[in-house]
Amino acid sequence: MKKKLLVILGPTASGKTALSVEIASHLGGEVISGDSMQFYRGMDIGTAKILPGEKMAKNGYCVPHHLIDNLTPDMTYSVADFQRDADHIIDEIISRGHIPMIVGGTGLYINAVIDRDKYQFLQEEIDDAFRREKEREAALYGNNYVHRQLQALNQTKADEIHANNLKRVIRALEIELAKKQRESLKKWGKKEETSKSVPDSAYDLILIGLTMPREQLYNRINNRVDMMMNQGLLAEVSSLLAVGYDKNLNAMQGIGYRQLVAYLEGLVTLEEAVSLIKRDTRRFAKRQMTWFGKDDRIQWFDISCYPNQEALICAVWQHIAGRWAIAAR
RNA sequence: GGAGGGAUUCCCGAGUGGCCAAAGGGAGCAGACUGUAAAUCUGCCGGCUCCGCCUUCGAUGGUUCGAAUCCAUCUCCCUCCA
Repeated sequence: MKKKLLVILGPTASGKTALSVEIASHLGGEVISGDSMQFYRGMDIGTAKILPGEKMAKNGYCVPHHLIDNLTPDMTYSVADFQRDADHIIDEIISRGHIPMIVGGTGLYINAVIDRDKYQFLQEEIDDAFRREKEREAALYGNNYVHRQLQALNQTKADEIHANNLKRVIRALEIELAKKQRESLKKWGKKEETSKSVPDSAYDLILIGLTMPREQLYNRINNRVDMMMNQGLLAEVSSLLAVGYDKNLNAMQGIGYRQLVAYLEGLVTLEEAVSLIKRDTRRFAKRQMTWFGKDDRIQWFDISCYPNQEALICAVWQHIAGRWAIAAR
C-alpha cells in the first residue's frame, strides 16, 4: 500500500498555514514545512512562520511541525538536504500512525520529495572552490566563456540553460564533470560509488493548491507586508545583523530581509524598502504560480469562491476524505 | 490681470521637422527551473488580417513632400509679477 502524503501548496500569502492546521486536525496529520526560508531560526516575522499558538486547531489538536527552525541563518541547506530530511520525517510520521503533510510554497523542494525518482541528486559534495573559480572566469571573460565549457561537455544541456544564468551553468558543469570522473573510475576498474538506493517514492498523493484572483492575492501580499512591519520586521532584521549574521548569507537574501538590510545600510529609504518588499513578494508569488501551474495533479481551491474560512476548510476536507475514503477524527 | 514654464504611450521621463510606435527607467504580463530556489535567469510590453498596415505624443486648425517636434487658437497645470 502506498504511503499517504498530503501536500498543501500555493503562492505566498494564500492562506496555507491556517488551512493546514485545521486539515491536520481532522486528519491526524503532522506538517513538514515546504518552505525554504522557514528553516531558519530567528527569522519569524519575515517568513510568516507559524506561531506556537497557531499550531492549535479549533478542536484542541496541536499540530506537530517539522523542518521549521531546524537551522541557524548561517547554515547552508539545499534541495538535496531537504529531500533527505523530509523523507526521513515522513517515515517517522507514518510510523507514529499519523499522516504526513507538506505545506509550503517552494516548488522545487516539494517536487523533490513527491517526485523522488525525477529528482535524484549526485552524491558528490559541492566544491565551493570550483564555483568560485567559474564565477571568476565569468567575471573576467564573460558568461559565454563558461557557457561554452558546458557546450563542449553537453550540448543539449547547454542549449537548455541561458548563458546568463551563471548559477545554473556552473551547476550543470559540476554535474557533467562528476559524470565524466565517474566514467573514468569505471575504466580503471574501480567500483563505482553505490548510489543511494532510491526508496519507493510513489506516494498516495493529494495535492491541494490554494489560489485566488491575482488582484486579491496582491492586496493580501501588500497588507501582509505592512503587518510584518508593524510586528517588528525591522527589529528582527537588525537583531540578526547584530548577532553577527552576514548580509550575504543565503538566509539574509530572503524577501523582507535583504531590502531592510539595504535600508539599514542607508541605500534606500524605509518607504522604498517596504515597497520593494511588496513588489518582490508579488513577483515571487507569480513565479510560484508559474511553477505550480504546470502540475495538473493539483486540485485547486480558489478561496474567493468561499464565503468564509470554514467553508473552504469544509470543501478541502471533503475532497480529501473522498479521495482517501476516510472520516474526520 | 501680466510674464514665463509645461502637457509624450499604465507611471516617471527623453525626444525639438524625416532614421519615432517614439530612448531610458519603473510597474505589469508571460515563461524557464534537477544541490544557494523568498534564489537565478529569459522573453513581451499601442493595435492588427504582423516582413505590412492602422491609431497614438492635451484639443482643434494650419505650414510642409513629411510634424511628437514649426505656427495659431483653445483647455488644464506650475512658477513669478501684480
